[in-house]
Amino acid sequence: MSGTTVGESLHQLMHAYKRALRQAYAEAGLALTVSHIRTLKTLGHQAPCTAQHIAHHTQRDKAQITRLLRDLLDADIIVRTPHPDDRRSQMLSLTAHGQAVLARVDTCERQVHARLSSGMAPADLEAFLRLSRLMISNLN
Amino acid sequence: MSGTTVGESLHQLMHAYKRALRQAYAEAGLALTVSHIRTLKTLGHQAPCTAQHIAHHTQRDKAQITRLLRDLLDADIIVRTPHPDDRRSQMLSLTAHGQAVLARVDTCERQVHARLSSGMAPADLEAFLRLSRLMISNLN
DNA sequence: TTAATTGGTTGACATTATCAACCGACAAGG
DNA sequence: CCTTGTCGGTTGATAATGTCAACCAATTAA
Repeated sequence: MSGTTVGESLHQLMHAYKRALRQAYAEAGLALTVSHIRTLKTLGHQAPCTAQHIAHHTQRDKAQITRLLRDLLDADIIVRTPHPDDRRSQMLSLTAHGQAVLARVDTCERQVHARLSSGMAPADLEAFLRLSRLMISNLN
Repeated sequence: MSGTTVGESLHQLMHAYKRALRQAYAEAGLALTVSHIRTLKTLGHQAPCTAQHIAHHTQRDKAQITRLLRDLLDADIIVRTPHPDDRRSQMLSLTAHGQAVLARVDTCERQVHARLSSGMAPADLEAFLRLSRLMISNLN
């Protein structure tokens, strides 16, 4: 495992991380995919905002965002209200149920995060974040 | 972009990284997916080895490995030779063509890697790798 | 007022991951 | 030997995720 490159490490870390998330969500009885929850979390931080905004913030295809949002709407987790100034656009926000789900999600994530970062100093985590952001911006 | 968590950063970094790879492969005229190439690269380092070994090394499902290897076989990139001691098992290695493809792949990866790590000191890269490995083992 | 752009939706498809069932070969205990 | 379990590999089915293009209605710019 020590001869791995940056690329291979990234693949494996992502894989392990997503599996840990899925597992934690399943154990908590949350019937949502990682993508759905990622969208929900973004909305939790950014609401009220538009679909466009979420697509941009998470750097994902707007088509996919549309579909994810439809599921969240169907599950009564979010609501749409018309944008006051632009009839094309719709403001998204969480329902009370959505807030509750998000709270449970946060608990899961904290657990996973604790596991992920065990044995790491806060400075290490900060360094990791800094380097990640640098690489992201290098690639964009 | 600065209020992102570890999770969100990982998602974005992975996304950007894979897109950069895909783009580089496409520009170099390599008609292979990231998964295929990841398999090929592993084989480049580990050959001769078995499918099992690749699955374990990359931490992926052996079913998927089977399918990826089939494509690489069809493309005359790898060959199978029977394992001397175990008739269930097959040793995998690169063909001459495979070696050539791998060389082109390496060129692409070096470019992407250079872009990814621009502005990063070698110590930064090393730190990133170390932390990544730590997190991977924390999650496994 | 026309033309270009934008927010959002839909369809089609490729890539990647997951899980279970299965086959032939092997290994160990009786 | 047998039988039972395990192992390497294959196949099928399906879910999750990503990508791309076409499209509509609303908006903005020329």
